[in-house]
Amino acid sequence: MTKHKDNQTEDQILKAAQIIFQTKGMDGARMQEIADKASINKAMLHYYYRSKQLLFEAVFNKAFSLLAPELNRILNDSSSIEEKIKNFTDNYISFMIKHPYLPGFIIQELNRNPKFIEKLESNVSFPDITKFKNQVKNEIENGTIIPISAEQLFINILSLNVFPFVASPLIKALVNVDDTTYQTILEARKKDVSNFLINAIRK
Amino acid sequence: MTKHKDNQTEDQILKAAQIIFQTKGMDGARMQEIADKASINKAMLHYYYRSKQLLFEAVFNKAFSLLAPELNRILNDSSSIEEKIKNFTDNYISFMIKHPYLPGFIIQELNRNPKFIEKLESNVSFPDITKFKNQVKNEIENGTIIPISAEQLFINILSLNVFPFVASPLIKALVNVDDTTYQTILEARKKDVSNFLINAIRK
DNA sequence: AAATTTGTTAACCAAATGGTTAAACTAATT
DNA sequence: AATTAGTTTAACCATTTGGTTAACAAATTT
Repeated sequence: MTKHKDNQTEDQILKAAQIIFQTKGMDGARMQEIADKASINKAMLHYYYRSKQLLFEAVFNKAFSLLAPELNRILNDSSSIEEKIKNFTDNYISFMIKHPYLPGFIIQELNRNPKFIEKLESNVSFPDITKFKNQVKNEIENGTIIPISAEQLFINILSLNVFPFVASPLIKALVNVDDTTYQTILEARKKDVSNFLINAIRK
Repeated sequence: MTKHKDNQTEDQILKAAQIIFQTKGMDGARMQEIADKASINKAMLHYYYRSKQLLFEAVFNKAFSLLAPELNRILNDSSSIEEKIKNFTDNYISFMIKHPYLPGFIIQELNRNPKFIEKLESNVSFPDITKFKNQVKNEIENGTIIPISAEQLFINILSLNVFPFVASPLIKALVNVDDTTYQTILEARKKDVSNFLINAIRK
């Protein structure tokens, strides 16, 4: 039908770019290295994505739209705070074990270029914590959980879930464990973190 | 006495390099930009520090040796876990409000080059959590705190304290607050985080 | 099957970048 | 005043790097 070959080249490029950008960042990534990893000529990168910047944005947006909707889904479903914490923790840690470079990549690049945030915020599926805030308020009134600022609770949930992936080399060194042991620790956090959180807010 | 001028040039360079490296990272930093910020000729960078790599290492080591000893001090003093949490949280959040780029810089660069860790570990003041681990074990036996893995607790403490600085642009966007409000939130965390932690582990 | 469009490559280019050099400058020592 | 050693600068250099070009190959259309 179309004159395009199947878009396998484009995909190869995107996959290679993902790996390189996510491990080395925008500044550390080299177009030649991406081309090599994709086993194609460097000119193809520009043929399909015009510039390093645009290729980077394709990778970044794909990464973000992988993380955001699920966060949004959990924030806006009808379950209790306790259920939300369990779901979020289990889901997100599982997800990040599969994609360990994603959160660090996103955070690093947002630090580097805060303007990116504005683009993201206008995105349809950008997470919205309004419902979560109301819920916290209600559960505090009902006496289900202790009084706590919804924002602080949200930051705490995020911190406990994400930081161990963002800072893994540092934590590994501080806790003095090898890779395999650290994997076990992360695995255990699927349950440990939600228990910890629930313990912290339950009356 | 000597023919050396006072070492103010060297200091100017290091200060400028700190700012540039900590905001842009090793890969994003430009020697010319550092020279400009230090108001000196680019050749001086090499005269005093030989190479970008060595200048970077000077900055990195200084940054790390600013963070590490205090962590080590708190880990090894004689106070209870609860006291440690209070001290650590208050101290570290205060410190990071003054140096908001430090933790992200260190984490990012350790991710970029995991070999750095080995150098750091052999450093005299590299934090050691042995005593902390024993203490947790004892307090669990005494029934002061709930059963919890010392490693997980340590990771939780670190996450809650450090992540809000590492990921500030992301969190600001998610929680939907401006800079000033975020500062207030961070300020409040000096107390909030230790209350949260203590609540989570107290029987 | 001729013409046209799309996909791919090797060679090339200009700008940026880390690093060097040789000369000039400064200030203390002889 | 001359010497000497450390400091600073402008100009320069080689390499890297993102990006382009022109020719070629492979589909698609007519």
